[in-house]
Order: sequence, then structure tokens, then C-alpha cells
Amino acid sequence: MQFSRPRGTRDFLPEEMARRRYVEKVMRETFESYGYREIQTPVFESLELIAAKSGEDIVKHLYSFKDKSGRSLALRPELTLPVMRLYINELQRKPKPIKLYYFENCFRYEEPQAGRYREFWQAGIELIGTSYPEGEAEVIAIAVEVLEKLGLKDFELHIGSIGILRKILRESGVKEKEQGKILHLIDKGEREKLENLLKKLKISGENKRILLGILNLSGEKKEVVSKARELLKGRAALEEIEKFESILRFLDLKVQKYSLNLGIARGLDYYSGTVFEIYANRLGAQKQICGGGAYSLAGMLGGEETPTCGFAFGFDRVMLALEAEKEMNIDSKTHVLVVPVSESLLGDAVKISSIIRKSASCELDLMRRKLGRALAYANSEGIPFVVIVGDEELAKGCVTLRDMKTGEQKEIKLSELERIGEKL
RNA sequence: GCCGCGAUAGUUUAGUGGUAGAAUUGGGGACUGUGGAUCCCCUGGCCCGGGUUCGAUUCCCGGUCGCGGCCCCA
Repeated sequence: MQFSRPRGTRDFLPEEMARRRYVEKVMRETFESYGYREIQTPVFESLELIAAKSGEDIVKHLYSFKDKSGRSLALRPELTLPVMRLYINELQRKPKPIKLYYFENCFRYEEPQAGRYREFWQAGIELIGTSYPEGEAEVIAIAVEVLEKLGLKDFELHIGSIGILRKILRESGVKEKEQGKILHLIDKGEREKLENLLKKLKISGENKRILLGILNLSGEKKEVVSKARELLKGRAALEEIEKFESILRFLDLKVQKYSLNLGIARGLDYYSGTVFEIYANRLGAQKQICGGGAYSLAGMLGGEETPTCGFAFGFDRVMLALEAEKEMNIDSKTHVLVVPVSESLLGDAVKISSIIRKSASCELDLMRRKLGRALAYANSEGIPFVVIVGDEELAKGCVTLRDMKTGEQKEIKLSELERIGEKL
């Protein structure tokens, strides 16, 4: 092989592409059925935008470069930032809510492993301009609906609330910046470092007890919510629980199976309210196939602050999860192969192919195969019908249509050929 | 960034310190207008660089790529 693919990238062959396009279609149709409309942003953005709200670790994993004019650019590592940039640039004055969806490739410079590639695809939605619970609930429900439509069985939805955590921290006098650090430690599960930081920030024992108590709450809705209420009795964070509960009440109308985990923090500083993650457990280390929640980003990016929430599917992982679970026989094969019995009839075969294409996908044998070989080819490729173009039939204004499955043959008038697709 | 395993026709593989077979795929023929069988022919390969050696596809080192794990995961 002279040239090989760049590390961590993939070529997609026709069969896999057919499966990917099918899944993509289900996602698009679901998003659109809720009124989301597709947008597209550039593959690269200014490095400042991408790096703005990101820590060192994230910048380290960017594909970044300078263009010929010395501008610092980066390939997008995700789509929430570009989409919000687009919103601020173009859509701030449009009627709310604004519903956007995307299906795009992203790039991260990481060591490839199972379910992790340097070029990967994300499909997601952003709901901008409303923070009513029915909106947030709907966003979560859409993610679940997609997976259900795809027939994925083995997945778990986990819901948490960064809003509650932030409220507790704010009540304890922790500034925004420190909140980020704390949430990061929570996300990583670094309990020891977390306790040290809390000590350093002089969080009172009572507040610490409440925070750690909340973090440990996970499981069934009723239990988690009532325990959280008890912990937060008489505190401002109680109102966050109430909002959380009303989101869940709306969610319950559409999704029954989920668990709560108030220890979910998600990695990024801009998450502010309800957050959720979906896992396909059989994928192992890279099991998270979807992540999202409510966040505040418009203000940080220089726009007018507005509530937003959304999610992104790790498209490639959704594919892996589906393929691990079931056979996906989705392929778009040619319907008809046109074969002339002799080279002198090639011209007729070309014309006949064009006629057939008005109603069915059709390929002309381009290898000048003999009839027997052509039938073998149709058979091995799973092409269900062969149209044989021969002198004898042409003299009668006909061609022979062969059903490859049954071996049945019949003569068809050229005049009927145009609508042949309806009969196959 | 780190660790383990690996790399031989398009694919799956055998094998060797003296440059390699097989199966399968692909093209053609036996069969000059009828497929899934059979037989025959053809095409096609030792990841890259360095070292050891008379000689390396084989042994050693490095790289690249793949699979998987750690870190990380927006």
C-alpha cells in the first residue's frame, strides 16, 4: 500500500455507509419531527473560540494550526461552541425558541482505541431561548426516542443536576471559578481531592455534609428526590430540586426507564442545570453514547444571556452499540441488471437502461460479460432482476425479464419498461 | 503522553536466515442466448527505515499503522 489513512481515521465501505446513512436518517427525521432544523458550521473555527472555555487538557487534544496569514485555527472538537457562536452571530433576534440540529464530523487528537477515533461524528440538537421544564424534558425524550426507534435495547439514561450542585456551592459562598474546579473533581470522581479543596475553601461542615450527601444520591427517582429534599430542607437549593422534579414529571410522560445520579457533573464549565448521559454498557470503556443538559454559554461568548440545552450523540458509538446488539441488514442494491446477449446490442442496452431508470435503479453490465457470467454476477451481488436484451425479443419490441430468485422469465414490451419499477 | 499484543496477495491465513505456498475474491476459458456446481488459466503479497549477516520476509532496534487498555473524554 502506497498511502495509508491518517491514524485514527476510517474509510467507510458501501455496506457500512448504508447502515450509517440509515441511522443518520432516523436521527434527522426524529429531530425534524420536533421542529429542529439543520445547520452547518465550518470544520475549523478560530482557536480562541474553541479554547475559550476549555482547559489545558482540551487544548492539548485539538488539531490546531496557523493558516497562511498567521491566524490561529482549530478543527472543531465538538459542536456546542460553534453552534452557539452561530446563534450569537446570526440568530439572536429570531423568535424563540430556536431549535437547531447538526450532523457533523469532529476532530480530537487522542490515542485511538475502541470507540474512539480522531475523526468522529456527532449528531445533536440545541434548544435555545427557553428554560421551561417541558423544554428540557423534551430534549431528553428526543434522545431516548431516537434510540428506541433504532431498536437499541441495552442503554441506560442517567440524569443529574448541576443546578443543584451549583446552588449549594453558591449558598456556601463559592465563587463561579471555584465551582468549576469543584465540578471538575466531581466529574472525575476524585473524592479525596474534592474534600481537600472544600477544606481549603473553608466550606462549613454542614454545607460539606450536604454536598457530599447529594453527590452520593443515585438510583430510583422517588427515593433520590425525597432524600435530596430532606438534605436541602430550608435551603435555597430546594427550589432547584423543585425545578428538577418538574422536568422529571414532564419526562415521565414519555420516558419511564431512567435513573437519577446527582453525582453527574460533566466535564465542562458551562453546564448549569439538568444534565444527562446515556450509556451503552456493552461498549466497555467508551460506553457513553450521548451526553447533554442545560448550559449557559451565550453570555460567555459575548452574546445576550439566554437559557439553552441540548445533547450530542457520539454517532460512531451509537453505530457500535447497534452493531453489537443486532444484525443490521440495510443495503441499497441495484434492482435490475441489463445484459445484452451480444456486443452488437450494446447500444440498445444503453437505451433500455435509461428507460428502466425512470422507475428502478438499474445498471448496465459494463464488463461485456457473457450471459451466463452476467447472471452469476447478478446472483452474487444480490441484484434481484436481470433484463436480457436479445435480437429475437427486440424484433418483437420486447426484452426478457428474469427473476433471479425464482428463475422465472417473461417477455416485456418496451413500452411497459418505463414503469417496470412498480411491478418489481 | 504511557502500556500490552500484532502486521505475509483485495480478504482469511501457512511457512522460512538462501526473497514464499494455500483458500477465497477478482478477470478469463471449458459453456459463441441463461446463475448459485465442477475443472483449468491469469492477476496479485512478506508495512517502512536502520542494525547483525555472505545473505533478512524471518533475528534485533526504531518508526508507522491496527486491535485493546491506562490517562483523558468537551
